[in-house]
Amino acid sequence: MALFLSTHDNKMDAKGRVSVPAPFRKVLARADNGLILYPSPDKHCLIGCTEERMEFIAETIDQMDQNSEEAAVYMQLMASAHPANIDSDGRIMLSASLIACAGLSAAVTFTGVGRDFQIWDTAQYADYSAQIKSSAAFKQTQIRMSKPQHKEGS
Amino acid sequence: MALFLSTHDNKMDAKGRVSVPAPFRKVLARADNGLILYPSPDKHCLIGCTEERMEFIAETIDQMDQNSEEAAVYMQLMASAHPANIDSDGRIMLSASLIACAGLSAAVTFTGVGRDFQIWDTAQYADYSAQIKSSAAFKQTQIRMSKPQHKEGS
DNA sequence: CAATTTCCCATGATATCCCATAAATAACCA
DNA sequence: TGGTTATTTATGGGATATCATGGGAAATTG
Repeated sequence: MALFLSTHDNKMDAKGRVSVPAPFRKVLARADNGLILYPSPDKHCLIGCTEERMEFIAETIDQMDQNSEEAAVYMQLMASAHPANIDSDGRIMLSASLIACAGLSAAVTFTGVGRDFQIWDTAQYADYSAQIKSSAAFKQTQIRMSKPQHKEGS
Repeated sequence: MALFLSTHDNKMDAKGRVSVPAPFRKVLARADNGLILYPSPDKHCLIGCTEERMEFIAETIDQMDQNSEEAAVYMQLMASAHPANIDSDGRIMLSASLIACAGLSAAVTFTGVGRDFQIWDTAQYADYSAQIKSSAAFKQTQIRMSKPQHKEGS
């Protein structure tokens, strides 16, 4: 499984340590174990992804007009990214600035969204996900899922 | 083409373990054995599908603006998906959250619906299927079923 | 030297594996 | 054909491994 899936509630201790959910660690191990964290531009959470994925964003910037506002946005994203070391117990340290960006408390929620995962304050995530699930767009999308229109082979 | 067909009543034990019906296991083995469960949006049941479908959704997300509401909806889908490992006895574990989503009791019904299968509380499924079978739409569809308009081959 | 971070170990909770039993299905043979 | 033996399957119980998390010692940093 190369995808981050499902939702996990973990606790951050007094030192700022949090366990990365074991299934997520296995996905990371399949890449090169390099985990990157950065604040989401639009949501009140952090985004975690592989180093590999950051490389992909760098390539995207390369193909843009370097002076464009769009490129500046992507560059800002790189600038706010923090490499995170997973320790021998499967935990990472969240810096004070990252905790502040996402408004995290001791209860944090890891939520897999495919190629990336998000780190939320548990209470805030409950509100956010309830809002999405109750939207009309969500119900329509579910229906589409059950009838994929086409697939690509390599 | 391997399809999930027929209906099977199984029992969930105190640990939340349930046997996946043997015919369904054979269908999964033909794919890559990756089973994903997620709550149905419109019905009071769980949906089981192959990992392949999650890959399809991940690709869909990649092609979107990551900050759009549309992407958020698909991401919510991934977040509610639970990878289910089939153990050496052919069983899966249903987490407390999945059990709650579908209102499952000890008696659960697996019902194959083609490319997916559904997991229902047995009593609730009896009501649901009786309701569908007695609907006018069902009887009309029966007629059309015998003359499919077109099909795709590989 | 003080503050922080990394590493190591302990522990309770949970999930995974292994075996036993029993029912249902399929296979077999006279 | 009828009756018997093998397999597969569903399910229960118990042992083992994994995981999240807390505390503390060693190492690092400024």
